[in-house]
Amino acid sequence: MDAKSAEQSVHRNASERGLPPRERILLAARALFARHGVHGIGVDAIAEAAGTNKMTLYRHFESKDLLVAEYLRGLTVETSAIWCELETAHPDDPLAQINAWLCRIAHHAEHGNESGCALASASMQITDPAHPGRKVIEAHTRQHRDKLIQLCRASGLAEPEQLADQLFLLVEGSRATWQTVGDDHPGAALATLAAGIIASHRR
Amino acid sequence: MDAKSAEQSVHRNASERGLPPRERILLAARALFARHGVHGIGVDAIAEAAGTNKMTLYRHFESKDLLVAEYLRGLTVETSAIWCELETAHPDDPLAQINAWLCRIAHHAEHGNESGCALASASMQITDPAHPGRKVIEAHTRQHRDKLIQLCRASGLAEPEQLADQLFLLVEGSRATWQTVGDDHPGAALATLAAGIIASHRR
DNA sequence: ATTAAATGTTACTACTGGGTAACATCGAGT
DNA sequence: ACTCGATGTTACCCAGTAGTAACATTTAAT
Repeated sequence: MDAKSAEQSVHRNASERGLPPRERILLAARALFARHGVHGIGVDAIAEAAGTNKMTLYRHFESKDLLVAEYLRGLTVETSAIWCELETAHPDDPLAQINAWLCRIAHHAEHGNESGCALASASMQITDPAHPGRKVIEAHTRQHRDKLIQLCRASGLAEPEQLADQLFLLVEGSRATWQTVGDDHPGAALATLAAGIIASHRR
Repeated sequence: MDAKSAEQSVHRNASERGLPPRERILLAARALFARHGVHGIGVDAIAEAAGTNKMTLYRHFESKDLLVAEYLRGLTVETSAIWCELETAHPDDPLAQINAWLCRIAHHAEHGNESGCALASASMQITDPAHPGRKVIEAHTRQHRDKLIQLCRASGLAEPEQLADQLFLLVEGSRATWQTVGDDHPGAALATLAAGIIASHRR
């Protein structure tokens, strides 16, 4: 009980009290889904962490599955925003965008919070093919791979499609193994490993 | 009901009736955990699929969590057996072992059944750090990576540790994205992608 | 045949979790 | 002041699930 109430107050701080309940619920869901998994937390705990109750939650979201889908959608738009940010930071330099993206993933992974990791995690937790979150994940995954292919093509490196898939799987693999192994996990050197692959595609 | 009884009979066929109940339960658990996820199926359904009941299940396994751990342990010994098999098939040829392993993964992934995939999947479904299956997964993951590093070192390729981690993440990534994308998933070309990386490590 | 161990059967407890109904309360706008 | 919409509160229902108790049944060993 002590731990629960403490965590609750933490999340209540995190969900700035000025926000409307829907946003607070999404913030709480984001934190709790990421920490405990999509199946590891109940709507009651989410509502409580958001400083509200189950009824208002169900007035804003038809079901828990749709709340999960909305949570996943939020993660996808966040990663899309990161790509846009990288594009403006390194205009007309696709290789720099890729490198910055890799560094960002490695850095964020060190701190444990990485939206792509949460997406990959949820993707393997949702076993039901009819879950509304599945199409969100699938669409994002496809779009993400296409983005990588496009950047690799524009970078002028050799065999861009193959390079894109290699980087894609490398990153997904690091996300998957992130929580299984400890500090010496292979994902820590993600940037180095990716750099090696990229270098091998230099003409 | 029809679907359920049909599935039940299928699994009852799969669990050869001559086997002792413990083995039948493990077989059923293997099938159902892989299909529905560790949290997506109950002990009752497993016992029924094994042609027995919940009581005998609990006479052989202390709890569901320990049954899950035993299921995971079975997956790990299976993958270890595969490595042994590859070693005898290609003695004193570590590179051939690695290649055969990659082909095997790609081939098994086509048919949907791959023990490593089930391990990776379960790893992301078990969010509780105290779950008895966690240490099984962690031990296996470490051992698996060590095996890869050892083989890469023995293969005489350049930067063997880096190559091992690249291949490791590549495979884990393909396992993670296996169920998210369809037929044109990047994991289908896993062997090709890995071959490219291996080639880039040729001296 | 008898015994003992393993297994089957039924029924039950306790708990969790998704989802809803009814009513109370508050807050802003008229 | 009044109203109406959004929110809070409480109390439920229902289904599923982990786990157990008690007793019946089979099976094999002696």
